Amino acid sequence: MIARVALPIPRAEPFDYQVPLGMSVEIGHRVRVPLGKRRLWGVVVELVPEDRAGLLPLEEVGEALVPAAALPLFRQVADGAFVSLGFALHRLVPPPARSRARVYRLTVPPSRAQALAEELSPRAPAQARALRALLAGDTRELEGKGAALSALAQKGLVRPEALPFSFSLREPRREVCLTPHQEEALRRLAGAEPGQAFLLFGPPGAGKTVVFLRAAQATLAAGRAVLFLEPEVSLLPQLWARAAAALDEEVALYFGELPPGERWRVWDGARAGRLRVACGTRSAVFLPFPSLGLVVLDEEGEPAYKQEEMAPHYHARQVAEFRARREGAVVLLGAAAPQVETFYRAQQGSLELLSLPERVAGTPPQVQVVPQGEEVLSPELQAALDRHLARGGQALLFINRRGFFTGAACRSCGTLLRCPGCGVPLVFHLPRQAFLCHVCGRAFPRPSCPTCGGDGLRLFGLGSQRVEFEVQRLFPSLSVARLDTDTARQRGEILAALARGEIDVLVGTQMVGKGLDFPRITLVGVIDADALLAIPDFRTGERAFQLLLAAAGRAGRGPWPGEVIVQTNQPQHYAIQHALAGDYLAFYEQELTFRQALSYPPFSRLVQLVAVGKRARERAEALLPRLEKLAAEVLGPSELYPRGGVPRWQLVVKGDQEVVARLREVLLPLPPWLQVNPDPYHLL
DNA sequence: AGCACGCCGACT
DNA sequence: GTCGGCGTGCTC
Repeated sequence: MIARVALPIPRAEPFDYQVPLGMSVEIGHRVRVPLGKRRLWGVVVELVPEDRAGLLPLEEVGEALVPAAALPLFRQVADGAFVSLGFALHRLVPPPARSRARVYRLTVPPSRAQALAEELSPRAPAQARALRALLAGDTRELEGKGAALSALAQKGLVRPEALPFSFSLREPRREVCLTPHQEEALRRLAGAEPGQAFLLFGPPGAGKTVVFLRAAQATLAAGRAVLFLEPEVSLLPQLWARAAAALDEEVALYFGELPPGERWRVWDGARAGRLRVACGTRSAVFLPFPSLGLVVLDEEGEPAYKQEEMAPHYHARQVAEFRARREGAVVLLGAAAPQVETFYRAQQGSLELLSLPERVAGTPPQVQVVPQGEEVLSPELQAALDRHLARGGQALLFINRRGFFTGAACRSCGTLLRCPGCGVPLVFHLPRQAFLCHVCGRAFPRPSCPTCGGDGLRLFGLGSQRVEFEVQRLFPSLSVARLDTDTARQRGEILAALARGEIDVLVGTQMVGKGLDFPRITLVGVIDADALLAIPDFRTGERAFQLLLAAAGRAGRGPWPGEVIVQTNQPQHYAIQHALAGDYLAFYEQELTFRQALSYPPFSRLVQLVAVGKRARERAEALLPRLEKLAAEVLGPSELYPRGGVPRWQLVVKGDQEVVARLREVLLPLPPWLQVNPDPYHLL
């Protein structure tokens, strides 16, 4: 018997091994195999009942990772992302972790940890190994090192990581009366064809979650599993609490930052049928429920559903729809501001549109657009803060970027400071007194200009810390809190304090734009909306509209009227105008006209190709004529900022819906210096 | 992805 | 004369 084994190698099809006599192995199981000088874990994807001379034997059989029936899903995702099946499985299936080991983090600087590892080596080799593994970020090496890690924690060198958010919220079960529109949506969902996809479209506060939960109850009653997806971890606690209250089942949580043991417990529980409901972020779309009945994708237009930064590039919505068609499940997309491509499909009929037109609670807020001057807070916003807080209200200030200054440039030559490893602009953070890279997290306390060596810096750009600082400076008596990625760990406490009325002003990034429902928030301020519009990408208008609509939706959810003030120097911009009017359809019509005029999605499909390496430029240029033969248009090659000193050149192919299939013929086998990202979200 | 092989620049 | 840079190619 030959076992075909998919290995974690980016661009190699499965390798064949001999199954030794007496070894029992099944498709979907983890196996250890020799490859060259190494021994690797892979996944058996096929068993062929024949023998061939010269094959090496399987060494060891491990856990069942995926059911055989799920392999076509991974095959599809791998092919769509131009990576091997083995690599896709490696990145999308969590590694079996027996212990419910916690995630540990260093509390001392890396240099100090290195020295301590040397020091510990003779007396406590296990602790030294654990410390080195932590330094190298090697999570596999840390498995089973619980004792050593807790010893290190005792010494204060590491600390166990808390979950990024608290999941202790308890919700009472709500008995709600459905509106006629909710009833109608549920009636149409009940009559869904297997594999059908729906778009539940309604403004913030229209009661979409109630429909999700009722649909989930019906699916569970029919004996099938339910998957709830949110674009970000920060949105999970509330949905999870409501699902746990509404459903008589364990509702599992699944997202990347879970401790490895817990992630594996949920994955394996779904596979073995022990769990039937999960709430998670995009990676949860792969949870191998044997009988999936419903996938709910909340806020379907959020870009976080696309895995952009790392291969395999996939979109959770696309995976959900593919799964639903194969497994006879139903997909329910929810959005107040759907992605233009999605709404277009609803209009074309490939998605069924379910509308919830009215707000269940509150009244639409009063809106005002004012100029963004030199001052962080405009006079109008300052006056409004005075007014609302004097009346006992609370305020939410929305700012798109975190940090204090979002950029730094050399005073003598003007060079923008960038992370040498990632190529993105460095952001000054006040609490850490350092310039941080928002991609890799590296800190640069005292950077100098890479071009001229000068160390005089001009700092600019508005971040959340600066807004917090300004509010506190102007209103010393107010209680101000900040909620962004940097303070996300205290999200639970911050929101609890907000609910108790102990916080007057909450400053936050897009994290506060969604899901917050506090009746006493009567004022929402959007700081520097121009930064939302400055991103040079065809989706900028859509993104700005989504964020503004969501932020405005936070005001006046209680009995008191809400007010929204947007600071911008482009008050006439269509995204701002339509968002403040709360009019998605008007925005959609205008955006669609623009997309059609420039032939952007949904009227075309884009594929980003990035050539990496010293000869990136000539290789990208050499690729150009071959691509032009099959695509309507090829943009570039254009230079990207180098990563880790390695030059990168980008080509963007703009073609019809079948362009990816035709690209495969031209590009396969994919050379190692070429990265492919279909349907890109960041074109810079 | 690793790891080896292989062909050109600065060192004892 | 070697040590070592990383470009190319292979691993069942």
